[in-house]
Amino acid sequence: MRYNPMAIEAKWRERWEQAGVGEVDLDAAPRPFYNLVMFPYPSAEGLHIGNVFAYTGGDAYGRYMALQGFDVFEPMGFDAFGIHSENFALKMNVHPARLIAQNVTHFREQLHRMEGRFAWSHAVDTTSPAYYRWTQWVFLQLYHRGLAEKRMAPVNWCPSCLTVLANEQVIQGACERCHTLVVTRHLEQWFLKITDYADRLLDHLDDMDWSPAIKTAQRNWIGRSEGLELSFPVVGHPDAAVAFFTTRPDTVHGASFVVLAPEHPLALSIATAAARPAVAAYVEAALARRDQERADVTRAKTGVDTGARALNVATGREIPIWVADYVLGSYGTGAIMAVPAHDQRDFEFATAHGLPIPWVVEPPGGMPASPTAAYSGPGTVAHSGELDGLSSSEARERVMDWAEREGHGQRRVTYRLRDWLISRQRYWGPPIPMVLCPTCGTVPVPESELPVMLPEVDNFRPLGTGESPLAAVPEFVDTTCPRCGGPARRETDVSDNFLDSAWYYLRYPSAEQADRALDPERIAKWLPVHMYIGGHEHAVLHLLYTRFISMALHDMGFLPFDEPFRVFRAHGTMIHEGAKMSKSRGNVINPDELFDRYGADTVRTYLMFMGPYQEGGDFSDQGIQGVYRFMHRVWDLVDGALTRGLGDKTPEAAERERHRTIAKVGRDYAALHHNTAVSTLMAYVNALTARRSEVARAELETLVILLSPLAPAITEELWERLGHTELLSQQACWPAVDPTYLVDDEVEIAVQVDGRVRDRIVVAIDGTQEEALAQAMGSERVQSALGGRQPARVVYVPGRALNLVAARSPRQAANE
RNA sequence: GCCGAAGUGGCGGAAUUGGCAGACGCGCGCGACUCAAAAUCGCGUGUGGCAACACCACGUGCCGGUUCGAGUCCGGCCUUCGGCACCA
Repeated sequence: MRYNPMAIEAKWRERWEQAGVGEVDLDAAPRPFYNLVMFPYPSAEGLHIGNVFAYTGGDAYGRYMALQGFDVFEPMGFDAFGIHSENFALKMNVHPARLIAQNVTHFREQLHRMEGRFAWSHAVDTTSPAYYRWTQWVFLQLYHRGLAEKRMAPVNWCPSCLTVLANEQVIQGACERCHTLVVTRHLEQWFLKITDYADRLLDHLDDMDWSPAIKTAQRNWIGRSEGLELSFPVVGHPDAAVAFFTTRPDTVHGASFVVLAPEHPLALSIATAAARPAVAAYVEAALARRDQERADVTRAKTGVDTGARALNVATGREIPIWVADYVLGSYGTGAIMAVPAHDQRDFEFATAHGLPIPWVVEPPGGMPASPTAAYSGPGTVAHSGELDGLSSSEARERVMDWAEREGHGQRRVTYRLRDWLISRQRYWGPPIPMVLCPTCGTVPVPESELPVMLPEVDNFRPLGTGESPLAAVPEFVDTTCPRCGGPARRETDVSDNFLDSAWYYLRYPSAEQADRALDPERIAKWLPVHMYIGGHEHAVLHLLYTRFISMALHDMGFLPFDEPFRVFRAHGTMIHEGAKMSKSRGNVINPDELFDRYGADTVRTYLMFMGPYQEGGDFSDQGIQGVYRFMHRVWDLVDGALTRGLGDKTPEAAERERHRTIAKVGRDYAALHHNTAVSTLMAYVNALTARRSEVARAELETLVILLSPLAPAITEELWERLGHTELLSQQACWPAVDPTYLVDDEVEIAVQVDGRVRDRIVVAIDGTQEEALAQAMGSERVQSALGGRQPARVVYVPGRALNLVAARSPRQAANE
């Protein structure tokens, strides 16, 4: 019979569904293993080849763990709220709820088609009230804990999406969704206080088993720095002082001016009457400037002198106070002491505005004659009174001690990380469950009244006024205060899409329970997640928020752990024709066509065979024929053996190879090295095919089981044909490895003369150097390479190599 | 500019702790089958020296080092990709 992937895959998709393959009894399972892959945003285009790549890798791992005897829980869901979905709905002019329902249906079909072993009975959809009720519940818990607060803030506003964005959603000054340049607006917004957890989020990274690149990205994003917060009094303003943060207290004697950010509250109030108009004009212009422009490092450093002076408490000298927009209002205190000799930015500013550049740290190589740039490395302190001669690090401590003793400042840690802004002036998200009462102020909606339903409205277009479209829906807005019963307004903003996904993995195990967010017993049994797989692009967004939410819920007593994922592995990105796949580029690969032509087994195996899973790569269908041929060979091998009759005797060498293959393929799956698992299986099939008339049952069954994580349907079919009535994907076990087969009695080793391979000999694995040497000396090739010389030195590495050194090495020659 | 990852045949990529570079596959060439083609099967395929074999030399981005021995370790560069970017 000929291999027919369409018929086989259709047959087994149905059988698996009937048998509930992938479903787990969450309460009874003895060996829980939570295998998680990042859930998709169900776009209208459907699953693309990159999703199939990502999910196949995770699924093959899950299937391998199931064969190892674990009860693998591999849930799937849909991250369907958010601006992305809404923008598409706006473009199509169809209500997002309807579009999303269609997309989800399509995604489910494709996820079935790709043979994912998913626990569908626990699927979640973040747009379902049964889910977002609990998203709102999470928000309320954070609020009660003091981790959610509303405050005025300068925020990133996208003029195209007509909403605010979190810092993490602004890429190089532009909106990550639509690439429109972001502008600054002042609005009252809800924040989640992730900065309270900055230290913990950072410290845990050291011990976490996560892809190193992700850990580095998170460290950089949190951006912890230690230093001194110091104050300089403002001359002539007895009540005013400028506080600033510095990581280089050792350079304080070199602070020759102070710079305030345009947002700084003192900027206008301390300016002299003469300077005030110029300062006011500068501040206004700077604040109106787009962030993109302001963030441009190559731009000339502009600024204006306030005419006011500050007292450098270290030198006792009065120094000018400037306002300049290269100082950020949102970091530290929004002001700096400028040390132009030792900070490149200050150097450029001082040069441009003719300010003095006093050197106070001498580089190890001595002072440059005519410096053209700042020196920011460590060195020896100079021109700094009693600090002279100290190293930078000694002086640093000295100055901090002194500042604290004298009351000029204190040691402080600052972070680059900002609080998480979650308000969105949009329609397609969960309403933030708060009520604004003229009498009681901001009042949380009682948990018993959740969910605050997102109303069905005709016009879901953003208003662009700084308010959500919900503000135009009186039935939604007008409510009563839960506290005093008087008339009140609902909060009309919805929450950030990332809040939906920051806790979805907690919901899966309890997904079917309507009366509570989390089932504590299942949480205790199944979490933290054993393996989490997802893309690099979520290194600092989703993955950091998720960790924060876990820590907060842990601190409130809802979770027995505070890190959600024991192991995280980033899969690579699939590109095509050298570029990220996108509709506009027209380089999107549709998996459906490949499924139709080759079947899902071939597509899955080929995607994994293309290269290392954790690196991704350029998709090309160049080699898929090779994998398709491989599937045929597997089929023909088993089919042929069943037709002809199985062999009953397996040669020793074949048995050796079988055990070796089991061990190697198992190691590969466990390490997500799926590409080398495929190669090894191909080599095994080649070996079995070479002796196809005599292959035994154990050999074929080994092959079938080992291949099943990648190609579930063909292997299930062959398993059945081999006479099994139970399902391979539900009942089968990974074959045992007998370690005695992994070591050979004899091994072929290389014989080198002066480090170059001249011959190969077969020696006993536990043989001595003398035996090996004797055998090697008997080789003509070795003798000819030696050319009559005797080996001066012999290096024998058992099982690997024998090196006969006849020539003097260059070093020996040099020593003589 | 800073951080991270990676540079191996025509191509995708293999290679325990430093120990036979190029597994496996694609492509290509030759052959078998066929009226012919496709499919399939067999053989070959790093580069150079040779028409070919034997054999020899060279060969893992570049330069240098450590070592009996380096794709792998160390120092210095170059290139590509990804992330961050006036964070004091």
